[in-house]
Amino acid sequence: MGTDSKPTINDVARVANVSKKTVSRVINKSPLLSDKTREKVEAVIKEIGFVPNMQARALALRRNFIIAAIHDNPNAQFLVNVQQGILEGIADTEFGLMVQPVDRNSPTIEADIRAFLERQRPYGVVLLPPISERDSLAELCREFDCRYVRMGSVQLDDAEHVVSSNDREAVRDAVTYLIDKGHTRIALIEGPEGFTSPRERRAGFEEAMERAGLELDESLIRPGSYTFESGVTAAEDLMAKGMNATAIFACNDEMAIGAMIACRRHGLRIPEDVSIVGFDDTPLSSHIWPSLTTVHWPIKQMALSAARKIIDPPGSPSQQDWLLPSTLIERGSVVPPT
Amino acid sequence: MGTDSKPTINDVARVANVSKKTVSRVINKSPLLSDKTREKVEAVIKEIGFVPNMQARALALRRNFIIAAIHDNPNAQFLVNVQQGILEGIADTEFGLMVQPVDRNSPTIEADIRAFLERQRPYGVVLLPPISERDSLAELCREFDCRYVRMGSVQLDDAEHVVSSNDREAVRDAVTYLIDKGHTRIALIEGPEGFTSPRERRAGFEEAMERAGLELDESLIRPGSYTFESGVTAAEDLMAKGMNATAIFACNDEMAIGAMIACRRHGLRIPEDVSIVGFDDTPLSSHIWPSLTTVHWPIKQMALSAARKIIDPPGSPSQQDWLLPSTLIERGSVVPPT
DNA sequence: TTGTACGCGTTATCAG
DNA sequence: CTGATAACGCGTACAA
Repeated sequence: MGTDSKPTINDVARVANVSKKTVSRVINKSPLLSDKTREKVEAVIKEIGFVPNMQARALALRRNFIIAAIHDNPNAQFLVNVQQGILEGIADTEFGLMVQPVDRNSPTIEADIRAFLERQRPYGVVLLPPISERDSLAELCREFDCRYVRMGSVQLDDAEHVVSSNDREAVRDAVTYLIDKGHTRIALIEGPEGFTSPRERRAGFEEAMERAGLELDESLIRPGSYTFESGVTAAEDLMAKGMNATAIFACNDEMAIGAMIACRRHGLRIPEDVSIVGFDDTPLSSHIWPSLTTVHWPIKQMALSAARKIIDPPGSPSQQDWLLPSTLIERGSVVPPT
Repeated sequence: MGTDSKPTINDVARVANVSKKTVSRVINKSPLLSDKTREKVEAVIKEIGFVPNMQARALALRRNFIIAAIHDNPNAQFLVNVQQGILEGIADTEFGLMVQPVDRNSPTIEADIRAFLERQRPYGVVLLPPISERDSLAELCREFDCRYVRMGSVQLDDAEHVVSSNDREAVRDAVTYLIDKGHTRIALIEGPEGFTSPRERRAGFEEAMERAGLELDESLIRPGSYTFESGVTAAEDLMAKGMNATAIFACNDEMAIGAMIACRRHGLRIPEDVSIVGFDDTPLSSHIWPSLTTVHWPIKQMALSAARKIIDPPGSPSQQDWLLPSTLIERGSVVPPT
């Protein structure tokens, strides 16, 4: 008997005078088990300090007790928020978190992910936007019998495989808020092309304008790439063309702050001369002055929800909720036009 | 024979007509093995597409092929830089990256880490600052026979267990740079108390002043906590007391940017009225205007180096290098005093 | 409801 | 240098 090494399931079985399988049932919370036996075994587990060996379970189950976050997203704040959300979701469980970046443009991306799944065999995978939009990755997970949840801006899979915000409605609300304040000439700084989230955000902008009976002025729309610099560039281009907008909606906070700084550099006061609204609610948005009115993107809650979907058994209530609404945060960067 | 499932070491052994153990030796690059046998086995491995099963290896070796980053650091950019560094270090290997946050103030922190180590059995652990300063955690790793590398601002362990920057010298150089520009009244915004890195940075500040024969003016020194707000507060307090400094050194970029914004709000021009220098070289520091002169902290390289120390065998050259120097980045926030 | 015998895929021991 | 056999610790048919 191991007087030195860690107790195993065999030790528990011997002391409790039951079989290994019974102990295994207790560990795995099998329903068909008499309460008396369960209690007896649990007492022994406590007594001798038995902790199941994860590596052995992983070998037998062909699956590690790990959730992997797979991403191609360079934004640090976003990434950390997602990680925090997942970690909250797996707190007080035996799961751990792995991080696996991928290169969206690599031709070997699928082979890379395949190799990762094959090696680490995570219990489940959280696919972060924008790579989460790629159906082939979800297919890959299914092939490896690995649970997965895709984070996105629209419902891009079955309820149990997706958590999503409602970017379109949220932007519609935000722009409607500007319109209600009296703004009619509203500039838009878009996100990068080819992804769902920027597309949805633009669609929300258009819907708000249309519902208010306002004409869409293409000369007030500028491309962007979700970076600070692209916000600066867009705003400068707007002003170089003699921008007559009284408000700017930027598709994320980084660009909004870039635009804010560009405007100020050109002598425009924020918010007196130009109101600005962003999207994301990054920490910086509340730090700057004036603080940025923005749409809170519940990324951490989405990640938490994703983790729960992965570890909760199929059929649990958590499998049904997939929508985490984004909501407008009113701060200091918006006033009625003068 | 598995016509469907993946080939195992047994299949390789059978086809190559050798024993399991020999195949195992090939996989693990055992030195005592005839080249002929090795080549034969390697050919078979290629032929039938054998990939070693990590879970089985983990069970046998009592150790997962995973490197864990353990941290209590809330700064997103820092965290992501470290993760990127580790991931670069383990690129093209079979290792994966896990992330495990801990609560510095929790009384159960050691028990928590113990439980983590016991469950996931990582191959090695990278301890991030400031928690890396705690010797008890290194002790814990040793107890679990788990490799570890501590990231810090001074050499807080043997060479093979530490990677460090030279914050003190770097700050000394930065402040000397300000002095060389002609500044003599230089304010200091410190980092949080009780940690090595802020202490080293302050020491560097003092050394620079002393070497230049400049008196340390306590009225120009303000506490800070590495946050944007604390930078704002410190600068405002300085100005409220009629600050007569022509330059500010902040112990990190976030506070430097906070100070910059506070100064500007009070009508001071940057850099004409006040020069500012930060520390870290965060992305934002080059995005803002004027761009921030700062000390580049080679955090990503440190993390990469840490990962290599963990996976390289003891005695490798990588085990000896532990110092990654921080260097001054001259940008737009410093000019001679007027 | 519980137990028996075996499988999971690799590494370690020790003899040859 | 190589191989037979026993760990490693847990899960699952199938039987009882």
